[in-house]
Amino acid sequence: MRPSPPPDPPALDVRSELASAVREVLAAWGVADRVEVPVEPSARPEFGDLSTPAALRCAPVLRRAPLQIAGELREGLAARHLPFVREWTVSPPGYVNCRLDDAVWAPAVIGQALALDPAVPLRPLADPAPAGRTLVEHTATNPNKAAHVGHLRNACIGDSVARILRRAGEEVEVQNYIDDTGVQVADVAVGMRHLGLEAEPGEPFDHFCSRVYVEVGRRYEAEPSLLELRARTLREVEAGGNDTARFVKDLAGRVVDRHLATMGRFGIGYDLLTWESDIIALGFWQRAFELLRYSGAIVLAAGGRHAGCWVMPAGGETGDDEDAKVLVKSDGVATYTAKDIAYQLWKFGLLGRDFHYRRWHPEDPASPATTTSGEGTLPAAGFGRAHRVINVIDARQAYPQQVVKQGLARTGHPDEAERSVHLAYEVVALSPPAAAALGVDVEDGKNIYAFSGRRGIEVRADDLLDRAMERVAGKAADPDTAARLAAGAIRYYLQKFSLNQVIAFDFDEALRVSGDSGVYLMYSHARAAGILRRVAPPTEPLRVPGLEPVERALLHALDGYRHALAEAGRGLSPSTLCTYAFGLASALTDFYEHTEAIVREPDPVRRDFRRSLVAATRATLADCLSCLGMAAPDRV
RNA sequence: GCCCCCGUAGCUCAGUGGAUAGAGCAGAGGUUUCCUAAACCUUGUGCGCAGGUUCGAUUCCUGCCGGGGGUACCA
Repeated sequence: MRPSPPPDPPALDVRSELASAVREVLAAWGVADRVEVPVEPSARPEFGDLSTPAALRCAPVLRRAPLQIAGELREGLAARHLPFVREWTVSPPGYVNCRLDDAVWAPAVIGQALALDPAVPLRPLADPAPAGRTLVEHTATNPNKAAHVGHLRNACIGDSVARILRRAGEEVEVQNYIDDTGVQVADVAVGMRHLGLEAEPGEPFDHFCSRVYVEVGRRYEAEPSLLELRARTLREVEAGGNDTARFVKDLAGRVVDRHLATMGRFGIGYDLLTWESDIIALGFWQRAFELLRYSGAIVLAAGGRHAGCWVMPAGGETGDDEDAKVLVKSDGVATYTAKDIAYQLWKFGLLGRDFHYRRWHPEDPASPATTTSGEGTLPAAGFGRAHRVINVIDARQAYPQQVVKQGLARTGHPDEAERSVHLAYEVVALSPPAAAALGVDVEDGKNIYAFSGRRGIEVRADDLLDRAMERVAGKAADPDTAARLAAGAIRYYLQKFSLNQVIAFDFDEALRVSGDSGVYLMYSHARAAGILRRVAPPTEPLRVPGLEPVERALLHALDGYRHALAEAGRGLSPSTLCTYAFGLASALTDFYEHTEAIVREPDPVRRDFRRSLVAATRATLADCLSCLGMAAPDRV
């Protein structure tokens, strides 16, 4: 007869339950709606397992001493007889702490981790369900050159934000916007058609384009008359229906294919490719122009430096304004920002028009991506129509993004403007050693050196990944594992900084395989998986032995997962989850290093408990890594 | 000039209106008959400066200093 599996432990989110209990006491005091009630792991084990500073927060409202309030809060909580709490204490300056009943708490935490299911949304019990669809735009790399690590930071942030929100149960649609009618792609077209540059044998197309882009920049400086070629190219692209427009569209498409391949190596993909040329061809801008014009959001500047341009006044007033943003140039051509307003209106379903759609590579079943099109073959698939829009765009574009948001507000959609988020992140620049390695003169002693695609000063995403693969190849089990470790290492490096921190890119840091690195996280997962391979799973319901401090710490780390995920989602902050993941991996390592090997554990209760603890950690780490777009390998 | 971001240990960065501010790296020393050493242990008088709000400020406000970015008929 086969042993029956252990029964499911009770679903119990201890922190949320505790927060509810505190809130109830505060409600009885009539202050619940005026005080935030955080419940957090105790700062030090001697205080207890969980603590709340609720009494401290009440002090200003109740105008009484925090410690006294804490005593009354403790009484109120103790009277509720929560089954998972063994003891309540108060400590200065006014914390209320509790010690949990391990026999109830530990199985609940482990049970929840083992029950993690990607198909079941994960969020704290107290958090409300999401309101509607969220549209995330990210990557949006100009299709005229190879993607560098700055573009990769954008894509990693956007992809992880999408993953984090999806994990919490939100409906998320990811779009990659292709600026195929801009100056940058026009420059490369000029280079290819008029300067006679040729790709080298075996050179990837986007790398070739990068080279052309640099060379064209040099030629413009030497022969300013060439700039007329650029202007003519732009006009023809804007008009459409001519050889130049077709040439540029084809050029952009081939570069986009390279970008998709590069991002694919990092596990990054898109639901929809949106093309600026389609926004033009389908009259999106004309429609947006009407909306803006008739709502008075834009005006035709009669004089001043913007004479003859349609502008959005900076202050919201009409009339000439030197700080106004030009949306239609005096030659009648719409600026990038203007088309972005049209796109943004469409994203919320406010434009009254839609794209056509088709498969991006209809001949390739393995490539299911959808693209907008001027003359599509797919039925309208319900893209856009978002409740919330998140645009992942670097911080330098804060001003034009503000104009886009104003475009919504001033056409009568203040709520949508409110739900239109510019997720700004600071740029990736070069640390002095990295800059020197790329041939930049660093004699001036600056802290950071800017990338410059125009001058060829950049670190290409593909090249960095290749280097990372070389770095791990010697120790990795096989090439596939090496590729996953390398991609994960780079993703972690680009995600772990908070968004408003400039990354001074450094090769040693990006390729690090030890310490606070992606490789360490993936290695920790593999280590847990290795233990699970060597120890038979339990056959009895979980029983809890006396807990070691490292076990208690690991349980707390596990218990924090859904809260870390929720916080990362609220703050649209992958770095928050990175910090959590490193803490969890470190807690596992601490447990691993400071307890006896489970394979040799003679006591079946303790062996089963510890194996379950490792299994719970492996499951949580895997879930967390997946939200960060990183692999969770069973072996490295 | 105006606006935004940053300033925490030698370096790179977390962090929070509260309980003794944490990691990684670099340096020094140590750990392997033991589930993966891509690991662990030991070693540290740091919140730019000055005011203000507060019972309590590294966290919030103001001013200053230093660094980066924006302020295009580029994106």
